[in-house]
Amino acid sequence: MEQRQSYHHKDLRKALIETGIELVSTEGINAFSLRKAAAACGVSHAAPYSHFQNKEELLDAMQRFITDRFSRLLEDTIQKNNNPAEVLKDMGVTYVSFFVENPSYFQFLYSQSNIKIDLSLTMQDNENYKPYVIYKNVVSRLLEQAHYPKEKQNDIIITIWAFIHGVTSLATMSNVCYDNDWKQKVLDFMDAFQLPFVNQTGEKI
Amino acid sequence: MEQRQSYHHKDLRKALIETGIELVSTEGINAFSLRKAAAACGVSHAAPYSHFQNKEELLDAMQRFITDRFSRLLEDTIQKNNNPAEVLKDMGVTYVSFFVENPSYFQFLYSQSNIKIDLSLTMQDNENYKPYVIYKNVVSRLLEQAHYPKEKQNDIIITIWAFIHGVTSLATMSNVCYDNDWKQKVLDFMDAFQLPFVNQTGEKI
DNA sequence: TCCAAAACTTGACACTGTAAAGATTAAGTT
DNA sequence: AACTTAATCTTTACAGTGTCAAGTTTTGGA
Repeated sequence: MEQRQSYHHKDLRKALIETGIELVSTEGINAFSLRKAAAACGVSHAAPYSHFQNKEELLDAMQRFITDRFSRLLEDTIQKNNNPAEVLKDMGVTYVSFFVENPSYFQFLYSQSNIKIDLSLTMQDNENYKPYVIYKNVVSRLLEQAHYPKEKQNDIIITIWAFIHGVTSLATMSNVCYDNDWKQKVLDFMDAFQLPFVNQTGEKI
Repeated sequence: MEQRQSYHHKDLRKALIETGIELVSTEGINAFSLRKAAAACGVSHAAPYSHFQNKEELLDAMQRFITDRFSRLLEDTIQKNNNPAEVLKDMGVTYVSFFVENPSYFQFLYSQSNIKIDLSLTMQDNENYKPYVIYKNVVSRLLEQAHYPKEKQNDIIITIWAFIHGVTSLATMSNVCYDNDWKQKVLDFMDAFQLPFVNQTGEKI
């Protein structure tokens, strides 16, 4: 498709990742192919093999690219808000919004992927799915401040994560109709699920 | 693969559906192909086209097959239990269990599928995803008995469904580690999410 | 008995991922 | 500046895929 003057495409690796993501978000994961991505970069069908061992490796790189963008969004959300009760709600909204705005990313990230998510108590932050680590650290701090029982902390963390994940899953399925706002649903849940959060001055809210 | 004596395979349609599901559950959705399914039924590669217009139609039929089995499980769960508070918990456990026991079904049903789920207030029961209809009717009845505010009913129904769906999604991802029991997580949630359910005699529980 | 419809086979086509072998270029060494 | 080497890209090839068209076999009525 695209023309190029030099024999060497300056940064084919990056171009393939971005073109690939573009393909996935416009036509869906099933329409994605190595050859289409190569053609869209104006390069022969075997050129990607100079940068990726196989199709899966390109898909992995695309996932990492999206995950990084997602992680940055979550970190921005935290930085913009230091009210403990609000920050959790905002993260939930950010989570849902990101995937609602890019519906094909959800399926792409969570069902065809090699991302590792460790929810166990003994998890190590390194090597784990970064968005989860970011989220977990925020909620852990909140629970700690509220003197929430240590042995119940991980359960509540997973419960909220599972709910947000579930809402997002439903919200991004093209064949699910719902006449209200998904973001509002997240906020309602946070309220209903009476969390023992405290504000900066130490009082419960 | 399989031999057959007569030119006509007695019930190729059904055989393709069952073989297909077998293929999906052992090798995953990506390893599934029309030609493999045909070969496994001992039939030429184009034979499926006598029963299905294309690959998608066979996949649809496979989904319907699984959905029916899932619906029957949910209905059994309801029938075996008429304690209002318990039946909801049991349905949640049935939901998670079904997909944990058949991990590839979850992705197959919810991310590559044509099933329509209508969560809106104005939904019609017919033509809608049957497991959701079954679930919704049970919870509706419970909320009605508890005189739960009408305008909030649909929200709570979706919230619980989203949570169960989210837990199942995480539980069926092969790359998610969690050192506790997913079924227990569902039960914990139901308790924490103080639902205004009543037993048969009318008192809250 | 015969005939039309249904079920299945064969052969072909375009598209896919991937491997091997060759061509072109960039970058460094002498 | 010339040469070498490694990186990048192309070409060619092959097996597997979904799908179609045309032909073959069987079934089930008229």
